[in-house]
Amino acid sequence: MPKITIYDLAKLTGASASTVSACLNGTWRGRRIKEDTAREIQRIADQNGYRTNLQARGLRRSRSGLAGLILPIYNDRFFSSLAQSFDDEARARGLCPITVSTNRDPAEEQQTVETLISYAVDSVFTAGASDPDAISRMCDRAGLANINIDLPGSVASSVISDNRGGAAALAEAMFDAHDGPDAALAGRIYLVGGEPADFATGERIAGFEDVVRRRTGSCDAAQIRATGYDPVKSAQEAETLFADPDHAPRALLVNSTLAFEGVLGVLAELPAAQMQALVVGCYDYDPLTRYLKVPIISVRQDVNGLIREAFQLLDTPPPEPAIVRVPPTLLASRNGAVDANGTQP
Amino acid sequence: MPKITIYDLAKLTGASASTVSACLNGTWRGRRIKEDTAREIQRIADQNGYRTNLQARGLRRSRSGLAGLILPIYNDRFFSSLAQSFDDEARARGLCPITVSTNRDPAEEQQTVETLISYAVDSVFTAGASDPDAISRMCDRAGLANINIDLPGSVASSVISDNRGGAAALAEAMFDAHDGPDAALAGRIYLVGGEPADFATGERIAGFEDVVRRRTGSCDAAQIRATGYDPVKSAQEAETLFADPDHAPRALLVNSTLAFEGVLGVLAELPAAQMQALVVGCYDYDPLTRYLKVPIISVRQDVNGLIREAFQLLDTPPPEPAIVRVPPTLLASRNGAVDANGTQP
DNA sequence: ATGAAAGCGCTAACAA
DNA sequence: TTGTTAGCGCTTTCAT
Repeated sequence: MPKITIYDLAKLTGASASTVSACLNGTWRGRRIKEDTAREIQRIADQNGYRTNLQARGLRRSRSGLAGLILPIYNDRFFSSLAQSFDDEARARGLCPITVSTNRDPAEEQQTVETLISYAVDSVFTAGASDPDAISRMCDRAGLANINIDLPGSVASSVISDNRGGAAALAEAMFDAHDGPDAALAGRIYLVGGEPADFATGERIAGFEDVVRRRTGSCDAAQIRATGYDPVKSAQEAETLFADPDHAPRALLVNSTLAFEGVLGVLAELPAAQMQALVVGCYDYDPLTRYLKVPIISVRQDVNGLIREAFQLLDTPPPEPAIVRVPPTLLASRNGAVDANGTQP
Repeated sequence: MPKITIYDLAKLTGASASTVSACLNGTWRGRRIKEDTAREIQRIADQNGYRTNLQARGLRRSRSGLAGLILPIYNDRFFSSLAQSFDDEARARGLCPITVSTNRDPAEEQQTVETLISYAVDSVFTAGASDPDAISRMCDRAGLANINIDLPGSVASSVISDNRGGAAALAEAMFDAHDGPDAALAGRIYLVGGEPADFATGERIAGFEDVVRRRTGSCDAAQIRATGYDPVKSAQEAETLFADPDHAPRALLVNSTLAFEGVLGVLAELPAAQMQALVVGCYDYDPLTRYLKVPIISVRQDVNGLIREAFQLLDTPPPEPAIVRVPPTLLASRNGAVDANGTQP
């Protein structure tokens, strides 16, 4: 089945290929082609099931109409929402979204960007990369627009959640939910999960420490257990923590829903009394947390806001790389301490 | 920054453009180019940061190296796992995965396929479409390989979960978990959520009915409440069911994690005694269900298996459209009736 | 108001 | 063993 081209259409309509092209890509008004001609050609094109070859167009125009999104993984509440939102927004703009995951692997990231460049994507959105600036530089060299999401870069503009503020608000809420004096949480409130090298995690740790220091007087390094996102790893970490009766957690801030999955397994095995007294927070939102046996206080990132601002940054690029902050929302579990409708931290 | 092409490389190396091309795309052995020449050219290419323009290559070869996956949504446990698995598998094969979501909207599906065709993707995988055969026909006309995932088509080959078997196994497990005679569930076991027009849902309903009929003697139409995937809708549906004291559910099979999110809100408000006696099943797996207040029996689909078989079908296309079945796994919540490691239905 | 022609960067016959 | 050449399907001056 030979695909139909503008030349076929030219023959069919008696017009020239360039006229057909113009009529079909919207530039015909500018070329002062008669409206009748345009309509007629479009009609015949439709009739024959003509479809522009976007590779040819892309080659010629040296842009593809593709918008790329780089993610670490799909199978995570935060990132899958991000992908969803990106997809919707890109489509709304007549772009074709192309999303790829890199497993947080620097080599794969590199490779992925090269691929995107090779396909002449018009823009690259980076959400969760080990070295965003390296990606930005590659994009720069290739003349591609590049925006960082949820991680700041010094080379390209970024839109990020207020991770520090969000974590601080979460920690505050945890202190408030805790039954007893703040001092009881000294050395007994922990942060578990996440990659310290990740900017977002770093900021969350900082926000956590701020609050813990202010409310208990100090925050020991041992209270930060950011040993990755892997559920199994964080489960082990939690296990270790609860195994030591003198330092067992009375409050636990879990960083990411992925780590949360793991930690939850450990919580489920705790004695009822200990469980009862424990305050649990989760940075990132999973709809099921509301119905767990334990009340969970969560921070929910404004995914749509992040994506919206990212495209905004693309539309009107600031003279210098900018960093736009989007505030997240604090949410409590059904029977928790905080307004379930969410309050801005 | 003018991008470097094989012609630049030809000048730089003193070879011809076609030699350069061959050295860079792997066909050089077939063209009996000296190994030294090949190495040298590759070195110079690397040195100059050369990157093949995949649009040009695609135009020439009339294939792009892109593999498309059509999903209804990203933000769902099943589909995000599917996307993840697809991404990994496609990359492993040197293809560039391009995933798009269509919101189960026929028009958007149509539009999406057209876009994919226009970009000359080499293959289209359809997971969750309202009219898979229409998509297959479009692909056929454009000469694209097309595989259906989790829904059967008559035009293209399909790989599907054993939805009927899975739902039957789930229903059986629910009867077994129920405290009391099967007869107590007559008219009191319901299926909630899903789109009856969806093939998968249809099959699950059939499997459910099989078991309910066998164990209670009958299955009324009122016991099937497949009113879509929207959490809000399914919550309303559940609400209605529980509001009627004479027919309030004693067992509830929820179809999809998305619908489950909604139903859970209603369950959380039930009186403790009623909750205690209720048996809940969920078709599709969410890691957090294990830790809910209610024990949940789940069916987990073999996402990797589905994707693996789909690519297999692509590699060795059967003479006639085939349907490959991949069995799902039955999983119990932590304190449920079924082996938590999963048993094959 | 429209057509002719060149060329985007690459590959694949066909020559040599 | 390598070079020459002719496109892939489209856009875009430049002519008319």
